[in-house]
Amino acid sequence: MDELLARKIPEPNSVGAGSAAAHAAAVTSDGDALELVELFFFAYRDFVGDADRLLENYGFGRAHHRVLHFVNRRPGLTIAALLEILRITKQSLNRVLKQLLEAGFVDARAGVVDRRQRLLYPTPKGATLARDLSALQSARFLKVMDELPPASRGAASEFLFAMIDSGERERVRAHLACAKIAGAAT
Amino acid sequence: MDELLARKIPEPNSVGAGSAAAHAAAVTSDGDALELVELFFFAYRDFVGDADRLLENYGFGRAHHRVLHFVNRRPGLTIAALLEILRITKQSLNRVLKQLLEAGFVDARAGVVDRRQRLLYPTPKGATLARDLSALQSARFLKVMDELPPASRGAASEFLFAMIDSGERERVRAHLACAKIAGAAT
DNA sequence: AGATTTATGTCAATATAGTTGACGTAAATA
DNA sequence: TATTTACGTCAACTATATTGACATAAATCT
Repeated sequence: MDELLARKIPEPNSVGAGSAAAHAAAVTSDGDALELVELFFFAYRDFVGDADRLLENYGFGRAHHRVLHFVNRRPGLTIAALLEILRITKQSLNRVLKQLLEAGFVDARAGVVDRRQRLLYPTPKGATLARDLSALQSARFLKVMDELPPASRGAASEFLFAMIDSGERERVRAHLACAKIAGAAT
Repeated sequence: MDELLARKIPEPNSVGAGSAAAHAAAVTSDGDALELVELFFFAYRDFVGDADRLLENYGFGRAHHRVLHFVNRRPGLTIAALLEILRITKQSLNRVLKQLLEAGFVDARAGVVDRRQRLLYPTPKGATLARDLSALQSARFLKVMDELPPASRGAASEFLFAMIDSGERERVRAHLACAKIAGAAT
């Protein structure tokens, strides 16, 4: 750990990532792209770390988190839609979903229009946990927005959206629209 | 999958993520933070997906990728420094590192100043694979920068850096500085 | 010089999260 | 009626991580 800190540290009081802030206007060089790759790695690691610690108290892992999150965001979600979002197999989903159902964090009702479907809803307990988890992660974003110069704030969602495969963006946009409608009904 | 696309889709030709672009100036509401959480999830999923597909050809996984990446970025890295970066146990590292050593992608030499240390270097083959993998991920960033309005480009690294735990930022900054020095020597 | 600490390796058992493949069932649909 | 669809389930396997215990050689302290 000392080894990692032993070299010269540029701009120690700046918020920018080393040299990246210096060329803010033109992030196009190979070295800069490599830095972004690593920053993305570290940022994501810390981002999920918050939730991981809370989940430990419930004996749940990241897989449970993802399921609970999307069920809470889109109450009435079907198994098929959930599989589409998570991009895992039904066998893999089934294991964690079963645990969430048995532990009373998620509820499944037969579809009204198509009774083969199982519509997934968070229970009150599930909604509470989902909100606590989201609060942790939202808090990180809100703090970041606070630290960032106002001009950079709006860029975050544009940036993240642009990072998504272009073929996936419509789907993601549709998901966000669904979640927004569901959220408005609350 | 149709289910996901069945609802109304706002601003279908915009690059912005649904409503997020509209309030670009003030991303502070709960709903917006939730959208960022999900965008981060989807963006990271696609980001690592590129490399995953290439790694399959070599019988390697993400764990190998991370090791190879950091060894290539910081040739001469010690085991301890690598463990610090990856935040995994030595047992876990050892398994994938052994495979990389045996397959001839990484080389370990005894430290000169401290002969207990094993200094890790990429072999030519390892450096090539590392470069191919980085090229994929860098390409995504470069494409993103191209799609984004110029004013938003510099914000990406600031944003990602701010997303890192504040207690980790010094370490990350130091790592980037080390990598930069190593890169300059190339 | 001898004792201790450090850097690393290794064996073993376990957990989590994913996979493929095969098969079953009830409900919708052609 | 036949077929397809939405979902569940059993089984075996892989990848990646964990904890705990123990081993070794080199550096360092006293």
